[in-house]
Amino acid sequence: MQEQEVKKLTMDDVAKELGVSKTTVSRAVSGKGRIGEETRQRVLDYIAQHNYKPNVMAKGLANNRTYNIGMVLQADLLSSDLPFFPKALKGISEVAAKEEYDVIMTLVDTNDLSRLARVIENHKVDGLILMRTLQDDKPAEMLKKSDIPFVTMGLSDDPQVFQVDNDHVDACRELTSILLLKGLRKIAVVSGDTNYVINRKRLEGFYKAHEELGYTPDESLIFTDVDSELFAARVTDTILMRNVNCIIGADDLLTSLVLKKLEEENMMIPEDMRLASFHDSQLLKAARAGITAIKFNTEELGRETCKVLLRRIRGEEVPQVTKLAYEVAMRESTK
Amino acid sequence: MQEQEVKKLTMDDVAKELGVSKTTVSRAVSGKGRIGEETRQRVLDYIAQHNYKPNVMAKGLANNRTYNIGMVLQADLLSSDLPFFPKALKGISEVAAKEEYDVIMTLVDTNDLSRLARVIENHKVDGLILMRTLQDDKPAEMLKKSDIPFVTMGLSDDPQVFQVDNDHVDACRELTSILLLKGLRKIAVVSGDTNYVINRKRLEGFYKAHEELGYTPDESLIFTDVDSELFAARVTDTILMRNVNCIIGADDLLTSLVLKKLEEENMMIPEDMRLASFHDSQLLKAARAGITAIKFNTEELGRETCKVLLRRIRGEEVPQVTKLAYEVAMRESTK
DNA sequence: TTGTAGGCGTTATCAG
DNA sequence: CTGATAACGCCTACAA
Repeated sequence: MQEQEVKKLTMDDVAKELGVSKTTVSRAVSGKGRIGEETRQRVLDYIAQHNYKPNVMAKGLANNRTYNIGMVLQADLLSSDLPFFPKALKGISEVAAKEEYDVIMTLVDTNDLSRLARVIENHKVDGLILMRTLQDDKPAEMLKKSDIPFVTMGLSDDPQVFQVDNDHVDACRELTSILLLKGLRKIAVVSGDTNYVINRKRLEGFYKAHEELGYTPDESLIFTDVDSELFAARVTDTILMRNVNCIIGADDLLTSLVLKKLEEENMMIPEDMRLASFHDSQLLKAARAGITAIKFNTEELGRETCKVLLRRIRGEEVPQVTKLAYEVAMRESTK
Repeated sequence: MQEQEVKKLTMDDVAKELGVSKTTVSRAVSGKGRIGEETRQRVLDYIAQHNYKPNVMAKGLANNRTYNIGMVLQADLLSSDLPFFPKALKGISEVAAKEEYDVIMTLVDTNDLSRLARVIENHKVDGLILMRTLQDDKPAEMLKKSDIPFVTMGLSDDPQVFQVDNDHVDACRELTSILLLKGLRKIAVVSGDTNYVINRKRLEGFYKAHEELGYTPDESLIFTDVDSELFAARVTDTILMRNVNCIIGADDLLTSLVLKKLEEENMMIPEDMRLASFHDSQLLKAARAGITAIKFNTEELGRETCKVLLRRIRGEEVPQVTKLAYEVAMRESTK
């Protein structure tokens, strides 16, 4: 449409063109400081016409800001094919964009925090969001030592950590209660890496439900740290020999693996075995029976977490813990 | 371990402390320019001891660089639950980190490129990667007008666009050939949004295989722009009434939806219907029969794309098109 | 209300 | 081989 812009316009260019000083332009742009309404309009008009945009680098250098926030996640969360991360990103990005912030992704590994260290040392972000909390949370420890504000997506027992998450304890408690009240007493749990706080919280809810209703869970039916298809198949085998009524998969990936094994063994759901899961993603769409699952609005979680972080960056007061809701979707699989 | 660092060390601090000039320190750090070996070591030692890190903002301002690259993706790619994006990110992040680059995520929408526009105007990145190419590629058009180097993950017919991708035409051609040579002649295709070049390329390969072997595909068995579970179910119904031998799902999500419908109809795979897919992700893990699929190494794709982009940023020569390999995984579903 | 001048932390140029 | 000094583009006292 227009001629291509050969050179970026700077504040100085605008000032000279308009015969005013850079200060004046700066004030018009930022809205800070006193400035005549007429001049203000003149500057703003010119800027709009000529498409001037302040240089973020220079702005950042001057007031020590980057207008970036960081998202830190364990690389293995990416390998899992669980849609948690993309959904969360969507929510975060939405809120960040509204405040003119961009999102930098930083991957870490249990043994390698170097990329996170770099982001911090290089001042590449104004604040960080930690996706998922860990029992032994090295990234959080590292951040506590720096002066960069951060918020975790996932609960933490550390009172120094600002955290936002769905209430997984209560979610799993409610799900378990429902199952128990349906008369299902022999419930097996197939859960993942116990270093993730989330998996611990879910188990906590499982126990809590039993306690509240006066039942005693069978510890030998609780399988944790299941981390492969083979392991899941073996666990399912074991479960099948134990006269179990119902299986709770701690996430959709595990549930889908269990489901696969069940189908191989020609078990009918819900007739031969009840099944419940977390997250309700596409991973379970291929199942013939609808699978009962706890639904979390992960986009919403992303949005809320980002809001909390932005408030912290601005130095506003925020609650140390924010718990979000969940929803139980009952389907045929637990009929 | 150490006392907490109250204030960031600047180059000036280092210079003063060592009794040399900033220039000298700069040279020691960057390795550019002549400097005495002894001084160099002295500076480097001091820096290591006191953990000095150059300020990226200042560096960026001085040489007009951000040390960030951008990843642009359609928001709907995030909703799809396909693991394409996370895998690609992993590869990109790996290469970028090696070169001290960080990755900024930018989401766009067919009707809303504002976030991309902001990233460009604000100089937040030194280059961009476009995830997936579109038939009507607004983001690419926008970038061509700017002077920021960019590379697409996905092929494009635009000779001005630097592109990296697996050879989808050939992959689908090979898959189709194999199926045809197995004697399957009535093959249906269930494909997604034709605005994505990738879906067109796959169809292209499908036709090519028929042509090469002298068969004529049944156009009425080709369903494009299938974008919902309901639509997929309807299409599958139609296919079932048409005496079809085999269905090719254009991605794992569509295949899983087709599969679900097939199972609901009690169709046995491969006895009653053969099925083949693309990508081989966890989405199909729940299927009882292993599903034949084309496998792409998406992490590798991410790495290669990022390498090409970094070369472009450095102003090096790069091929305009880079095609990567694929692999056919034959499973029971097409026996 | 507006302008001047100095600073943010680096790199690059040009002397010495 | 090393050191002033001027950019880079914006912000902000402090002056006028």
